[in-house]
Amino acid sequence: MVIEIDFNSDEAIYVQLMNQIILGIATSRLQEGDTLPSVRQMADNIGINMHTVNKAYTLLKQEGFVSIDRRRGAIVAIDVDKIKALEEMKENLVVALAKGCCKKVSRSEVHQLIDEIFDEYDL
Amino acid sequence: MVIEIDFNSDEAIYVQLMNQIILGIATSRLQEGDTLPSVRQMADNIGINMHTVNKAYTLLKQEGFVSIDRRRGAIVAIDVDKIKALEEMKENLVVALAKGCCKKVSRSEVHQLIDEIFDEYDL
DNA sequence: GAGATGTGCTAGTATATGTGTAACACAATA
DNA sequence: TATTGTGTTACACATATACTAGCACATCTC
Repeated sequence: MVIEIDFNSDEAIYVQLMNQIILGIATSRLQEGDTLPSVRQMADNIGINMHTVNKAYTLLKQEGFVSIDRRRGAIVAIDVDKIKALEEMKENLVVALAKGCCKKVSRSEVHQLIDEIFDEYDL
Repeated sequence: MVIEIDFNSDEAIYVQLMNQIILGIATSRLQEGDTLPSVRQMADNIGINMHTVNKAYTLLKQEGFVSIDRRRGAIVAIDVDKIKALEEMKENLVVALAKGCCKKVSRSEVHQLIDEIFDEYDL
């Protein structure tokens, strides 16, 4: 799986890396049981520091997207906690929807947008 | 309108302030034409520095939620740019939905969540 | 044993954030 | 005219975060 980092972005590198991996899982380019490159390999591929990759992996582990095995490295392993996932999603959506609502984005337009995005995830 | 800041939050104070004002507009507690407290007043009320408030106001102006009049201060004034609003919303949703998708949150559950949130906005 | 791995540690630089003080130009008002 | 309140700008300072760098260690694979 190809990782692309925008070094001019205002988003931290480790956040970009986390998001790309999460997107990879959502779009099935990464599947349960797949292994991620080692922190050193990934760091070399992207051209960043090992510790930055390690930070991303560690956070992904804490958030339940991968598990880390000293023998095999980082493995995609989803820890499904739906209640927590819904809560976290709501926190994100509250502000995002408020912004849209101020800009007169209608409820149906949001639903349509959700469908567009979801079409690329579950197929 | 009461502003509440969580000083222990990992979110920057000026971001919290921006979000609360945006939420205020979305829930109609703030309406088009309403004036916000001056940067010094708001700073005193919350117990933070003037510059932090000024940063929030300036960003809110850049994002088209208020306009700033030297005589009257900050005034709620929505600059409706729906296309831009939809693009920004999509960027936010892509990652948020990917996380949920990984955690097996279904499409219908997301739609339901959207409705819940929207019910508090447009009434 | 040799090599690769995750992990922990220290240290440095750069940027973001928040505070503090001060000054400026402008508008409203006494 | 003088005062007050406004947004704006500038500078300095402290703290936290992000990223890099190098080193060391225990573990695992070959």
